[in-house]
Amino acid sequence: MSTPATATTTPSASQQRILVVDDESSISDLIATSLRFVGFDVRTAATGSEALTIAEEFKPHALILDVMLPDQDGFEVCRQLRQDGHSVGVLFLTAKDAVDDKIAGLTIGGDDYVTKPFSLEELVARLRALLRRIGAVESTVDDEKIRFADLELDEATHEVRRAGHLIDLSPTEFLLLRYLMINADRVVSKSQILDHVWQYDFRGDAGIVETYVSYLRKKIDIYEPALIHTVRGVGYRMRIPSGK
Amino acid sequence: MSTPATATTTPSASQQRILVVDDESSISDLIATSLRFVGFDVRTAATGSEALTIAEEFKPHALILDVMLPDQDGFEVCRQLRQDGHSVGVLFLTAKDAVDDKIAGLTIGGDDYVTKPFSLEELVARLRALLRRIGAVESTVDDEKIRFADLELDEATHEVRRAGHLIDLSPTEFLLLRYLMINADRVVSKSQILDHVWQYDFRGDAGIVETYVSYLRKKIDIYEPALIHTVRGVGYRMRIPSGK
DNA sequence: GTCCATTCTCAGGAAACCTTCAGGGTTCTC
DNA sequence: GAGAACCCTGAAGGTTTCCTGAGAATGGAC
Repeated sequence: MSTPATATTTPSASQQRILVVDDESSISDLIATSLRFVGFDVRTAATGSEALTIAEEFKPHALILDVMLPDQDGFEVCRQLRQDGHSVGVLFLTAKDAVDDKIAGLTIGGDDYVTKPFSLEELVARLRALLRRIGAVESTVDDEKIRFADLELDEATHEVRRAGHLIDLSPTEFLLLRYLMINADRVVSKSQILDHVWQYDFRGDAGIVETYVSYLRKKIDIYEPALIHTVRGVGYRMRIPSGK
Repeated sequence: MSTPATATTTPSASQQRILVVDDESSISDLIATSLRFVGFDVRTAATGSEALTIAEEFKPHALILDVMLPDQDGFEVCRQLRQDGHSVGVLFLTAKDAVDDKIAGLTIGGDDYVTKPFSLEELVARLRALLRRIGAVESTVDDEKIRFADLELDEATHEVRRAGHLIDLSPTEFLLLRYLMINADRVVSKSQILDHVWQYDFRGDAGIVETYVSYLRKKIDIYEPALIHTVRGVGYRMRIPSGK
C-alpha cells in the first residue's frame, strides 16, 4: 500500500521549540499560528531584548528573526545569543530591497534567510531544512524526501520524480505540489493554497490556483493514475483513486 | 553511482579540536560558527594569554591565530605553546599588507597562513590541509582529491581534470568548483556561494556568481555531459544528468 | 614602468516565470 | 432540462531571472 505523509501533524513526542521575533505583530502572529499548526512549540517576541530574555528560559531550537527590530538589529541579537552559548539556528527575515548589504554572511553556520514577503510554505520548508542541518532533529537521508504513491519530492535537490521519471517544475509549481503532498488525502481549499503557497501579500484571486493546478496536472498526471483530484466547491485533494 | 561528499556534515566520531584566537569577535565568531558547522570542536580566545590558558586544558589539534593581538603577537603565542610541549598546527591570520619575512618561513614547518579578508572556503581547505600535514588526522593519498563523475579536483596540487584533461582555473574558479563539488547533488543558492567562496567583506551582489558559473561552464562543461545545472529561482547544482 | 592574469561591474538579450483573462466544458440545483 | 456556478486550459502580456560578452579596475611579476 501507500505511505501517505500525513505531514501537517507530526507532533513528535519532542516538539521543536521556535522563537519568532518581529515587531509587526501581524507577521509574528501569522508565522506563529502557522508553525503551531504544523506542530511546533512557538513563542513570540517583539524586540531584541525581549527575545534574549525569552530565549534564556525557552531555549528554542531555532529563531525566526527579523533583521529590522526597534531596539537592535537581528544580527546583534543572534551574536549575543550565540555568545551566551546557545547553539541555535537562525532564519532571518529581511525586506527584499534591504539589499544584500548586511545579508552577506547569513548562510554561514547553516543559518538561512527568507525575504519578505514570503510564502508560508516556503518559510516552513526552509525552517525544517535548517533544523535538519543544525542537527536539532534526528535525520536520515530520507526525510528530505516527501513521498506519495509513486511520487517523490526531494527538498534538498529540488527534484521531483513520478515513477522514476524526472519532472521539471517551476518554483511555484514545486511549492504547490509540496503543499498538496504534505496534505495528501485531505482536501485543501483554494484559499488555503493561496495562503500557503503564495506570498502573504498576494492580492490576486484564487483563479491562479486553478491555473497552476492545471500546469501541475500536465506534468505529473500525464502518468496513471491521476493523483490530483478536484473536489468541486471545496478544493483539491491528492489521493490514490481507490476502487470504483 | 557517484560518491558525493556531503561535506557540511561530517561529525566524525573523533572531532578535531580547533582554537580560534582573534580580538575582533566578529571574525572569531564567523570562523567558529563556520568550523562548528563543518564538524570541528571549536573554542575561541581574544588575547594571547587567554589562548595559552585555554590551550592548556583544551589541547587543540590546531590553532587559527591572528598575528596581531592586543597583548602579544601571534608568533610569541605560538612559541610559548610549543615550548610547553604542545605539538599543534597553526594557521596564522594576517592582514594582506603585513606579509613580511616572518610569515614567509611559516609554511616550512607545516604551519600556514591566510590573509584577511579570506573566504571561508579557503580557510577550511587550508585548515584541513594543515591537519593532514601534521598528522592530526589519518589520511590516505586520496582524501586530498575530490571527485565527482569524471571530474577530479586535487587540493594538494590545485589541479583539476575532467575526463583526464587538465583544466586551468583561476583561484576563484577553483574555489567555486570545489564548493560545488563538495555539495554535489544538492542545490546551493547564490548567497551560499557568495558567503563561502568570496571574501567575507565582499559587498557586491550575487551577479558575480553568475559570471563565474559562466566561466566555469566554459571550462569544464565543454565536455559531455554538462554537470553544472541552474535551478531557476533557487541556485545551482552539480549533478550527473540522470533523468529521462 | 609595462604586461598579464584575474577580478569585478555592467548591460543587452534570451529564457523562464507569473499573472490575467476569456472561452468553453462540466457539474450542480431546481 | 435549463440556468447557474464552478472549473479547466490556452493564450498573451509583463516581469523577473539568467547568461554572456565587453571593458574597467586591481594587483603581481618582471
